[in-house]
Amino acid sequence: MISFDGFILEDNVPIYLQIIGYIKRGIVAGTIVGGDEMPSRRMLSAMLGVNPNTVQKSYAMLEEQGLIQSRSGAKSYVRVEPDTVPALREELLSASLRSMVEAMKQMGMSRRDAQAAIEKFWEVEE
Amino acid sequence: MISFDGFILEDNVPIYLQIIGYIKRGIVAGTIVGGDEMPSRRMLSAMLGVNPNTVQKSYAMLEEQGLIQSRSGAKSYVRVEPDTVPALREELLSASLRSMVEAMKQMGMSRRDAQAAIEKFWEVEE
DNA sequence: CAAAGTGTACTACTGCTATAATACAGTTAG
DNA sequence: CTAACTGTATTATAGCAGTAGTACACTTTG
Repeated sequence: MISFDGFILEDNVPIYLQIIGYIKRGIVAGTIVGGDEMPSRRMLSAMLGVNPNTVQKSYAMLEEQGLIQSRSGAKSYVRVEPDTVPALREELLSASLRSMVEAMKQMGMSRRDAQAAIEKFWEVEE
Repeated sequence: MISFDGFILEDNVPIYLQIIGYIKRGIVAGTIVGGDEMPSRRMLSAMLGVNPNTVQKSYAMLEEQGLIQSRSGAKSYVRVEPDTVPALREELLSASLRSMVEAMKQMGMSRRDAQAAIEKFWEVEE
C-alpha cells in the first residue's frame, strides 16, 4: 500500500494536482512501482482530510494518463510501463525548473547565484 | 512607464498573482525603481488582454503591501523603501526554491542532480 | 474651462475547485 | 453466503478567479 506520510497539502495549488504530482514523483524516485496498491478513494480522503470527490478526480486523471488501473469494486493499482519513468522525469523536471529559472532571470540573478541559492535551500542531508 | 514586454501569461496561476510577481521581481532586479509610473489599469488590461478588474485586483494588493501608491484620478507610482529590495528578494527566493527543492527531493534527486538540471535549463546567456 | 484619462466601485455572470450527502453495483474476505 | 469494502455516479452548495459592462468623481492636459 502506497504511503502518503511525507505528503503535505500546499496552498494555492489544486489538491487533485498535488496528489497526482506526489504519485508521479514517487514513480520517478522508484518508491512507487508498478503493481503497488493504491489506497481506496475513501481511505485517502480520510488520511488527507479532503473530500472523497477530490481524491476521485485525481485518481480518474491518473487513470486517463495510464498511471493507475481501476476495476469497479476492486482495489486500484499502479501501472508503470517501460517508458513511463523517463517520460515522467522529463515532464516533472521541466515543470519545476522552467518557472523557477524564468523567475530568477527576471530577478537579475546569474546562473552562479541560482546554484548558490540552491545550496542554501537544500539543507544538510544526502 | 513600466514596460510589460517580457511578460507572458502562464496557465494554472491566477493572473493577478502573476502581475504582482512581475512587479516584485522587477524591483528586486532594479529594472523597476521607486517613482516609476505604472500603466493605468485600463491600459495594462488592454496590453495583456485581460479584464480591467483583474488588473485592479493586483494593483490593490500591491498598494496593500506598500509597493505602489495610488491617488484617485491620478496615475499610480511605484514605492520602494530602504528595506524593500532585500525583503522582496528573500520572499521571492523562498517561494521559488522551496517547492522546487521539495519536488526534486521527492524525485530522489541529489543536490548535484539539481545543479546539473539547472545548467540545462538556464540556456546560454548571462 | 473642457475633454480625456484616471482610480474606484458596483452588479451580474461563467467556470473551476472543493465540499457534502447519497446511492448503487461489483469485489473480496471471513 | 454475507458483510464490508471498493469504484463509480449523481446532485447540490459554496467560494474564488476571471470576464463583462457600467458608473462616478477626481486629476491632468490642452
